[in-house]
Amino acid sequence: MLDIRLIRANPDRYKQGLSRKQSNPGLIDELLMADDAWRSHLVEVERLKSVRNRTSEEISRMKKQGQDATQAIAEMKSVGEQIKELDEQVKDLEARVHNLLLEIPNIPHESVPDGLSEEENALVRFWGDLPKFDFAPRHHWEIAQDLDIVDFERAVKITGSRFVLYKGLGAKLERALANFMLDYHIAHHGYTEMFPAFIANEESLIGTGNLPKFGDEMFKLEGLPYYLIPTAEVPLTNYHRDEILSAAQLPVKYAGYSASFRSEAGSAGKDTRGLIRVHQFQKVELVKLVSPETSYDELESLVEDAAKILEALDMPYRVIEICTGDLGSKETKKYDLEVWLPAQQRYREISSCSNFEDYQARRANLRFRRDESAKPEYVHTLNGSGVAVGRTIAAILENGQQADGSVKLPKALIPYMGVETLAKGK
RNA sequence: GGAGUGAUGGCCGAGUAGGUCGAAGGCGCUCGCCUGCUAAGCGAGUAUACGUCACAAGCGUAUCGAGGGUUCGAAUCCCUCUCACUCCGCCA
Repeated sequence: MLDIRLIRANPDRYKQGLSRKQSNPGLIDELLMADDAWRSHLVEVERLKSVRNRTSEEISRMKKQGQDATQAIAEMKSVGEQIKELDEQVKDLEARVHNLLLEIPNIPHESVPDGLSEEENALVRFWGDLPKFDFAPRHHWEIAQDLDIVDFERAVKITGSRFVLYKGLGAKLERALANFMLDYHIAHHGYTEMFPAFIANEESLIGTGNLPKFGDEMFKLEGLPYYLIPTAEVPLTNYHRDEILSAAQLPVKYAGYSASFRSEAGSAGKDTRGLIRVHQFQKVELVKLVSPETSYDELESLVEDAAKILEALDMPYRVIEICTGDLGSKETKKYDLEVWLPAQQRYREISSCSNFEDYQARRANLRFRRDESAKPEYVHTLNGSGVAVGRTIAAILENGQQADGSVKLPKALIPYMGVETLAKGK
């Protein structure tokens, strides 16, 4: 949610921001019109209420003195009716303004490169050497099936398409990666481990910006105002919703492992095989609440925190900066980490790190005080995957595959796995 | 699932025959005074949001879980809902 006062003061800045993002700048005019109407109605109804308050006091006084107040009471009755009518209009207009504010996207930071689509995302850097194979590298789903560590068919039987079931060392690998990533962030990056519920209520989803616009991207629980979380960003960011933190607490840094549920509406036909795009996947999510002036530095370090996982696993990756046209609705600036998948001969997103500035904080009423007597200010929120476990498994299988069909595991995982390779029949 | 109790300001806690109640009192906090130090004591102050406006002062409006109703007027009366807690049942 943007700051209505700032929009009033400088509408053009916001229109330009929305235009850069390939979003509709007309929303700003729509908002300002509704806001204008709301304010003028509010002034009028408050004037009437003021009259009523004063007269009611007067009536009280008259009655105590035994005077006749019939006339004043009659007058106030009609004023009361006017107030009731106007109040309703004010309420409607207010809701309209509020709803528009909830739907208007965040605007890009000035440093974000302009661009129309993902084609124009900017390459920041590469890391690692691409593996060389003296055979045609196979896709991760082929390797996984061959090793019998992921069962795609039976997962479909049990649930449906785009669900997977990890088995044997595959299941252990999933668990090992979660432990490894959490241990790493806690030991080296100063995050506090969190394990949230995988279901969140509507307030929380509004807080992070998933509602009201993106309800169809989530699974809703029938008959309940609850959703399966699309990411642990939701519970971790909402953890301090409606709270005022002290400056000394900042930056707050949480690392949470959870399942993430995506309806994948609109992605029919894309990545229909393997582990890349499924309805439920696990990841470790990093969330930071920081003071505003530090948020862009914190974004850089967030990217580094996520990248260190891939480096520790020796997975080649690149960092790209998302251009204005490819930015999501909520973020002001975003970097993606993309891991190399040899069979596809391309990099695939494995982490997405964003700064939201106060867009989520305003929705979630998430504030801090610089000192005891200072007025509360909104924090800036950031989050990034650190990283997605399923896609990491895909990367490990493809990058570590050997000619004999086995997979060499990254050194860092060996203590967690108890074996050095994944081989048939184990 | 059944039965019950409750929801007031940062915290505790008054306040129901509706009328200066934004709300007593206490604690906490801030500033000042006093005081070998500390503690105690004394004095003053201490909610938030929105609108108007210069995001100043001032003024106005709203807020006693939420929403609605009755009334000239509601923390106080009526209705609906939510949440918390307790006991019972069930259960990992």
